[in-house]
Amino acid sequence: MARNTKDIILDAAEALFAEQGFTSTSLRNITAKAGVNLAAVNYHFGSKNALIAAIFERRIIPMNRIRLARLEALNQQHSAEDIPLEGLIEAFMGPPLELARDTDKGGAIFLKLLGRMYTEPSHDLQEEIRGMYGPVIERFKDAFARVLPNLPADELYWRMHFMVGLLAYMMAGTDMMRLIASCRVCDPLDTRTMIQRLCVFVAAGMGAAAPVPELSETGEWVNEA
Amino acid sequence: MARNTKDIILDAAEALFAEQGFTSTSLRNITAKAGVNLAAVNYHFGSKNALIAAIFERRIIPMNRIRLARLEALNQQHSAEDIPLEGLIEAFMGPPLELARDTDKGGAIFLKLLGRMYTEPSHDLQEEIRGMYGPVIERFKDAFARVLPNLPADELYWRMHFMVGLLAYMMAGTDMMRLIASCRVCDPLDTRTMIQRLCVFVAAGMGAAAPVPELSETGEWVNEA
DNA sequence: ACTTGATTAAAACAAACGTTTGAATAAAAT
DNA sequence: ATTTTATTCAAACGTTTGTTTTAATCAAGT
Repeated sequence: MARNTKDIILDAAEALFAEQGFTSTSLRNITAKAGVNLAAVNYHFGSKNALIAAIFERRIIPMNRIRLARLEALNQQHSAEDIPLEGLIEAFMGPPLELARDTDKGGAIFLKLLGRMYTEPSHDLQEEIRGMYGPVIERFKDAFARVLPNLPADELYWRMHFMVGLLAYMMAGTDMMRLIASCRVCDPLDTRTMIQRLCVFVAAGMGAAAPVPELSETGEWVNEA
Repeated sequence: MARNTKDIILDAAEALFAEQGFTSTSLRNITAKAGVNLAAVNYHFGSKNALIAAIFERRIIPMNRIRLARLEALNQQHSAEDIPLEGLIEAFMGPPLELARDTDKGGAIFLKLLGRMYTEPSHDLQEEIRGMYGPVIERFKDAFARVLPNLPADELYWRMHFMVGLLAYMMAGTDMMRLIASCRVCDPLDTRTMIQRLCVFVAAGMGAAAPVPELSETGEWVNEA
């Protein structure tokens, strides 16, 4: 897969960034792992930040293309209102999570990196990321709104927030449970069943009845806007 | 609140770590914000890592005490099997999230930091963190097992994993949706309704019927162990 | 008043960082 | 064969990092 220096650097950087984070990974770490000269990074990419941007561009765009393709397939198989909720969720969460399977393509490594990006922004990539993600989010939000017609708009927004957050956490693969508890995790590499479980969990959450606004302790109605 | 130098440093460091992460925040940043001398950190805490550990110790232990107290209250109000699921979830997720309200105590800042810790480990705190969290997780796992008797043990483990992950993401407050989409978020400071919505979402996910293992595309049964 | 112990201050430490430079090398074009 | 272009290399650039050192300052204790 990695023939020229540029790709060798991309692969090595992807792995190290995923493991240690952006600021903790030095260019010397990267070039050492890649077996290339230190100056090669700035020669081929211009800067460390540009290298990070290049890593994301290489993966995100094809991934989002798959997501939209699956959404399109759902639209063709079903009429607008009765797309199955689980199908919609799997169309959204499946492609990034399934990257974890083809370790040949290095997708598993990129996944952790993508999850890490979610929690450690401020790398001037935000505009670029938004450009890649914006249309996908918009399309899926509309699809969810049709499948869940009884859900208020702001409630849907929050639930998509929850869904994206959970996806980010699972992608980062930090495995807080393993850190927090002394439990053995059940084969984290069994991505197929993990996705299945995750989709069941999220589908139940997305489809839950909207909570009735309750009286706050001050006696005023909690503002829903 | 912050009388002596030690606490002044803790507050400043907490804020900066939460904003920028651990490696991106220098001791000079911290001491400048705190208005103390650079050497004060190493004098009072010994090292940067020890400072990070001190920040966590100051907050986590009381927070987990509250969680266990709420769990205890639930046990007294209800018989073992019919503790309400939402109550259990709110006992677990409420205390950390409610810290976001009392901005006086600086809890909101610590929250982001705690969420960040979840995704950026490798700071030699893992053993210490595990010691603070382990018993809490264990107690809640048992409580969930009683409330959801039909859920297989490994399924329950995964769902707690999902719950913790979602909690971590919400605590970090990165607001990926705002980054990803061009949506205006509905007042992220309205913690009360946010917790309510989050608990509804998680309760639905935790209580969902366990998925039946399905045939994988290769024709073999997916291993559930 | 003097001494002792705890804290603060300014300065310097070696190490690591991202980046740049200029020469050496390889590949391709003329 | 020679020139041109692209790439690699070793070395150094100026900063910034966490940490240490040494002297100055302060607060009590005797």
